[in-house]
Amino acid sequence: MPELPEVETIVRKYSKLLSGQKIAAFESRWPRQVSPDYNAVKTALPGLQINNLSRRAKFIVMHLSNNSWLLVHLRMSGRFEWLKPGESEPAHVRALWTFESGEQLLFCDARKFGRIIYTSDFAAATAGIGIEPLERSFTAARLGDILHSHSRTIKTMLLDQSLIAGLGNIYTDESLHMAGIHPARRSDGISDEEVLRLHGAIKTVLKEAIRHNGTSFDWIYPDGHMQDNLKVYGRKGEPCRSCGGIIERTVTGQRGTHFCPRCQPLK
DNA sequence: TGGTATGTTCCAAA
DNA sequence: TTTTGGAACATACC
Repeated sequence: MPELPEVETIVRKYSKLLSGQKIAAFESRWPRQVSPDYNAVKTALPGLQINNLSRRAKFIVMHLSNNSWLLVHLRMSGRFEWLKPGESEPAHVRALWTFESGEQLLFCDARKFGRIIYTSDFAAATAGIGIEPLERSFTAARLGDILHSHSRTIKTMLLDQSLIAGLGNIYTDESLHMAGIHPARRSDGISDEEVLRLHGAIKTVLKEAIRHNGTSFDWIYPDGHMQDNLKVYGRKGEPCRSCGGIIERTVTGQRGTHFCPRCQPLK
């Protein structure tokens, strides 16, 4: 389901609900999602308090009172639900936190791809993750260095979480369209001027998506409105809102890839 | 029934 | 050695 804007929206929503909550119990119904070891995590969590929530890449980060962390990755179909005492459970509950308040955080995940990681070493757990695209350190020069450091298809490079953190299939396609760059272009062939445009496009697209609470097009993630503002993603065969060209869909790196052949020539 | 899915990892092939 | 392609994970929807 989620990319950076959707995770950011979830973190903002659940920050108020979770900050200060004391964990009474933790349970997983699909233990292989929990690492490093479900029984150890189940034993460690009761008694701890959630200090606050934040986001790193597509991870929801809970900072706990013993200075350890829980990282939750929603992958394709994960979502949070909030359950008050007496309310009935929704479908696909895979893990749940019960708080001393009696309220419960549910981790629902139809496809069971999500991950829950408990760690006392946040730096080590996130060591392989690339730069945050909305931070000041993500400059056009930095993006240029990343793109020119290898010769790869630009679309798959933007999706590589070890380089840039948080872009997924929707916002990669949207950013490339805004920058006028064909998704099959080689990363090391992107000109300095194009790097500048792409850098601006990534920041603009992500910020706009956050403003709209992310993108919603199925039952998994209901709270977003960015779907009304997408220019290419999911618009195969429809006219480009910029030039009137017909949006095409191809497959790169096993991901559907949407672009406007007129705004984004292959050269 | 078959195709598709907002993600990531691993291994083989090029 | 670097990059790409395919399968796997597991399930639901159209």
